Amino acid sequence: MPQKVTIATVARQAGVSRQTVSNVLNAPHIVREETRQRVQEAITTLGYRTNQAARQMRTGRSRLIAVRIEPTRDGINGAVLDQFLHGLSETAGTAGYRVLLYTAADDEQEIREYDDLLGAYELDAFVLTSTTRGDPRTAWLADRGVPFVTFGRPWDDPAAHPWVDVDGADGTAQATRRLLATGHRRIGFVGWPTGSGVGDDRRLGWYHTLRAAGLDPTDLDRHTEDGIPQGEQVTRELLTAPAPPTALLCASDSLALGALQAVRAADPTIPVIGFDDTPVAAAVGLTSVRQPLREAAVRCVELLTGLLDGTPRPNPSQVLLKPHLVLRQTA
Amino acid sequence: MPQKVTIATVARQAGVSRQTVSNVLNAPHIVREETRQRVQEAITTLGYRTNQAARQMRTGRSRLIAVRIEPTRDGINGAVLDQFLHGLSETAGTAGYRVLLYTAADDEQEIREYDDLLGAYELDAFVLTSTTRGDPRTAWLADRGVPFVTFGRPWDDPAAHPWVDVDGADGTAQATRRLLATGHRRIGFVGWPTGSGVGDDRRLGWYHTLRAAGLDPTDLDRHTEDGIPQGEQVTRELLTAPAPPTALLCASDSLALGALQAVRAADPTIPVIGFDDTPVAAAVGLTSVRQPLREAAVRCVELLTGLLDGTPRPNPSQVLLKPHLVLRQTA
DNA sequence: TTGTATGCGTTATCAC
DNA sequence: GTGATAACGCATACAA
Repeated sequence: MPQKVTIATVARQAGVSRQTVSNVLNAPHIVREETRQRVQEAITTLGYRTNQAARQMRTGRSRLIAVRIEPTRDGINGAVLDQFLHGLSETAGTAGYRVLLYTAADDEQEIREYDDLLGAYELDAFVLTSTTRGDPRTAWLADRGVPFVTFGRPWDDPAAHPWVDVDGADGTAQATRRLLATGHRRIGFVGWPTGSGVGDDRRLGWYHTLRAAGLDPTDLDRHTEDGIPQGEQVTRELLTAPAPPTALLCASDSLALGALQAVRAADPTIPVIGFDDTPVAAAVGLTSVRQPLREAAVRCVELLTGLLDGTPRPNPSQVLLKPHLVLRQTA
Repeated sequence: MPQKVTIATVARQAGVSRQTVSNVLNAPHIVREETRQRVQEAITTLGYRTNQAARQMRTGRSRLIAVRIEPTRDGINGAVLDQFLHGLSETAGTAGYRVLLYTAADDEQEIREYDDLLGAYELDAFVLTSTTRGDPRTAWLADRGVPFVTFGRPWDDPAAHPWVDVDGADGTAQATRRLLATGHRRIGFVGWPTGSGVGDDRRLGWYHTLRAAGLDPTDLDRHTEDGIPQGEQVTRELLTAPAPPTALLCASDSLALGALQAVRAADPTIPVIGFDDTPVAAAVGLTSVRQPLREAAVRCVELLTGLLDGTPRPNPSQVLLKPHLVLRQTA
């Protein structure tokens, strides 16, 4: 068991004062090259590591980033968060930060967690996911000047704060173009009820692409809550309508899975495309739109470190990433 | 912006010394009830929170638990870790601990992370997942007396360290009994190659149950790497053998999904049961064995706090949980 | 029971 | 360019 090695140990070993060691670590440029090297050597031979707690006490910064881990909803989308978290943790690590997890059942509880995390651990920043219109959490954080980034746009005001998001409209546009290219003209959309920023965005990509192609898809637009049975139900209705679609685009893999079941019962040749490219999609051969989750995580960290370290922030503070279509058997 | 409220602020407000406040927090029993109440009141009205960094500096303990987030393998099993993480974070929170994430590509890198985490952040404990035979990580931690718990048994020596695990053999036994009860006698097993503790365990539950029923299933046992195509391939072989099985049990949902495809092509009435009850299983209606992940997480935290706080440790330090069969369309 | 003094490892301020 | 000194907020040994 090696003795605890502090800055004093290093100083003694290198024959300098503690402050000089500190300078080597925090402001290398103001220290003479020769001295710097000697200190560096001592640091590595002794295996010195700066004690975060002590540093934090002095600087008031913990080098910790908090992110909420959600209670796996319908399970299908759980893997999305998983990949994002992994990317976040890895990228943060290389930037000298660590990721702390927290849980909360609702917004109010989450805000109480912010308070606690900030008060007790002096967290440096937060990463929020699943943002909604008029999100109380972003307001709370902004009020207090706490640095944060959201994965998901603030739909009410795009410039409200730094964010990273994936261009859902572009994703559905890609999917729609693919279906158009394979000869389809009546392309249905199974989406969420109006009002959710994400859902509206995805619907718009489909709508605008068809309009631009001179088509009016209004009668092929459907709204339902997320879920496999819901997707199946709505699709069945769509397929038994007077003028049914010849292809389907869905706002999520869950809906697409349901659609797939309805389609198989009616006409298995009808293509179906989902959204999110969850493991389930890969497993059943569902063509789907994939979000660049890893890159999203990387950009979140970039934005955050920009805010925290004052490094020339990667302007702009809003990052919109393009998804891409993963072709499989169903389209 | 409220001024920083320290133990001194509270002491002044309550008209006592700082020490008394500290006592109220760390040893309430030695303080007079009346005083205690007055101090408590001051604490709540001021919104005092003990500064973790300062406490850590003094006690050498961070109240932080580290857990590795893995790079979503084939994706299907990602949701498993997800649920476990959520449970872990939540339970740890109520016990006054927080969960810190870290990543590592291999064992060697992971051990280097331990070193760093311990040196810089003075982590209190680790939760390891995906343990293997002769795991170098557990050896490293044990050597240094670092508290840790594994989710997964140490297959070489069950008493080596505290662990929580799910009884895989019991899971496959339940599944096998179910198939026996519905009249099947030739029940095939699609499992992993021999040598992995988890895989062998799951196979054994199937084998022993059939033996106990007076059957010899040796010719229906297959070994292959995990994956959907592998499952399909092996199942196809199994079904075209001279005496094919009338039902199938698989070591994972991935394998089961592959098996399902082979079965559908041959004889759709053949039941298939998977393992892990991943979201994919729920989506496609696959009967599967579910692990109590939430409870596993809770028990991990219990074991850990027992180690850390010296609370009467929930003897024994080894916890084996029972999974249960989730019946769906495929069996 | 309560108060006083001290140190944990760092960094910031200021002399040298 | 380098070194001494103070302070961050808390917990503990010890004295009152």
